[in-house]
Amino acid sequence: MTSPGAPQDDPIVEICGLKIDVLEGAFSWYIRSMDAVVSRDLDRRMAHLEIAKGKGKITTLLLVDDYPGIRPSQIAEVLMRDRPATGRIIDRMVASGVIRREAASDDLRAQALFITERGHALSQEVREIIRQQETEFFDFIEPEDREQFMRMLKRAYLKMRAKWD
Amino acid sequence: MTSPGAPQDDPIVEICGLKIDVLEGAFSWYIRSMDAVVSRDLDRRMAHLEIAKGKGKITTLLLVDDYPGIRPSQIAEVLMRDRPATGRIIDRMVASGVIRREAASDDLRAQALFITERGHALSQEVREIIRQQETEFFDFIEPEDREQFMRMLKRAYLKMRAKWD
DNA sequence: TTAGATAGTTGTGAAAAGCAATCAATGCAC
DNA sequence: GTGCATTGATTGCTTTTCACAACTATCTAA
Repeated sequence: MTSPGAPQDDPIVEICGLKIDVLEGAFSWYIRSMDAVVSRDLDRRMAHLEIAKGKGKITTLLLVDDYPGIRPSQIAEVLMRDRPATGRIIDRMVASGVIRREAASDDLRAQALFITERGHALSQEVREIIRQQETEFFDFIEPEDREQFMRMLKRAYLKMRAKWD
Repeated sequence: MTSPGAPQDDPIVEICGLKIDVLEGAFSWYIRSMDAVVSRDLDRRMAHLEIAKGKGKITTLLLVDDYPGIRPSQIAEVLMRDRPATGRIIDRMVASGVIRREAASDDLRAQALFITERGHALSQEVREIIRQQETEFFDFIEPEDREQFMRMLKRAYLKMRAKWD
């Protein structure tokens, strides 16, 4: 980042005296490692909430909050999980009373999910925590670079998702 | 990416008719989602190998291959896992005969890990698969942008790791 | 020599993640 | 309409992850 032509800011990745650069200078390794760090940080920030731990629950909560009547299969699509996994996430969230299940009016097989009052309050807290993480945790990205970084992330995400489908 | 000043390539992330942009335009969400896609792709590519599945084993194998005599605690440091988790990964790899455990000569508490012949052959295969994934899976990154993308990933990784330690 | 730090193991528990099988409702072909 | 493939969701099962707590053995430094 910073200025794209700067050749001097090529970092050497070394941990514990081990040059892991030599080992696997692979995109995948960095993405996977960053995921671990980000997820842990987010888990800690959410530790006091009933929704803590696990990648699926947060997205599910916010999706139901934004799209009343959304179906489990749509959530599964966004989460890139199979329906059993998604169903179990929903089970737990219904049990803890943050979302509510109804039979879809137009398709008796399907369900329509709705946020509860408690769930909506929770989602507000979650959004605030995410905002905080954005500013605090990613403060190493210069404000003027954020937009570009985000654009790049989105593009990469879309391209990669396309490969998966 | 491409040219950094291009404002028109701002993608709208929409899945299943759901604009997830509005929902959570958060770095963490994209990183976590990309991790899922990359990991799955890698799992599939490695499916025929005994080391398939799980993020820790591949890194462990390559580390032991590159650093004969490396200790479990060092691997734990790189993996950002606790020692029990790392120990169990090593257990399984020793059991399947790809690495070998010895008592460290200078410290009787510690272990020294070495690659076996089979393990080295395996690591060669793994490296080839990673190389393939680099070129095939990340083909959406223009060759001239790769270096910059990688530099950015490394910087982000290092900064984020620093926050964790 | 005793205290505390370090290296690793074992036990436990919660959760993630994928697969196969099942069931009910839907929609299409004929 | 009847039959059949498809879709939406659930249940059961297995494997793996991942963190915490408790423990033993060894090393180091006061």
